[in-house]
Amino acid sequence: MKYWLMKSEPSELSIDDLKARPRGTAPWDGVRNYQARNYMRDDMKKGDQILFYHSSCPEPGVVGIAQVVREAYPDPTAFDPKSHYYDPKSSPDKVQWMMVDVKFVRKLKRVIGLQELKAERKLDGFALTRRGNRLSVMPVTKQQWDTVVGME
DNA sequence: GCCAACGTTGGC
DNA sequence: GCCAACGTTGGC
Repeated sequence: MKYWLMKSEPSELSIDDLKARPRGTAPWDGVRNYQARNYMRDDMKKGDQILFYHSSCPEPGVVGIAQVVREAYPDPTAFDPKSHYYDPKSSPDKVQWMMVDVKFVRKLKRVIGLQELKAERKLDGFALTRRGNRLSVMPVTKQQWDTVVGME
């Protein structure tokens, strides 16, 4: 089993939104970055654990835990001209973008803020806090996972 | 709204 | 293959 961190803007999909979905499950659509896609397509397996991170919001930080419940399949928003995530270079015949389904596990008792994560020495080298990192899907080591969850 | 940092595009 | 221009991300 692997560990991941996934970023979501709470105005798009917050941890509470995820919890409120039927079965607490949502497709992780809209990823349009090759590296993030490759992680989802090649490495994410059912049961993998996810740190759910809120970005572009008043209090950026890790807010909860989710897990992978369906492995990679084509992201239909790429084929939909009306979608904000439409990609004309993609088609059902030539799938470019894939997504996984994630399921709510639990909320953390509090938000582990970005500043706190940056200040934690045990998280030196953490992909999230590396300068200029913009990946929305990134791997987390077991040690990093334990450290973050341990800060709850 | 600003800006740093990065990815992508396209001319050559 | 290089690199400038442009678009996006995301914190502040």
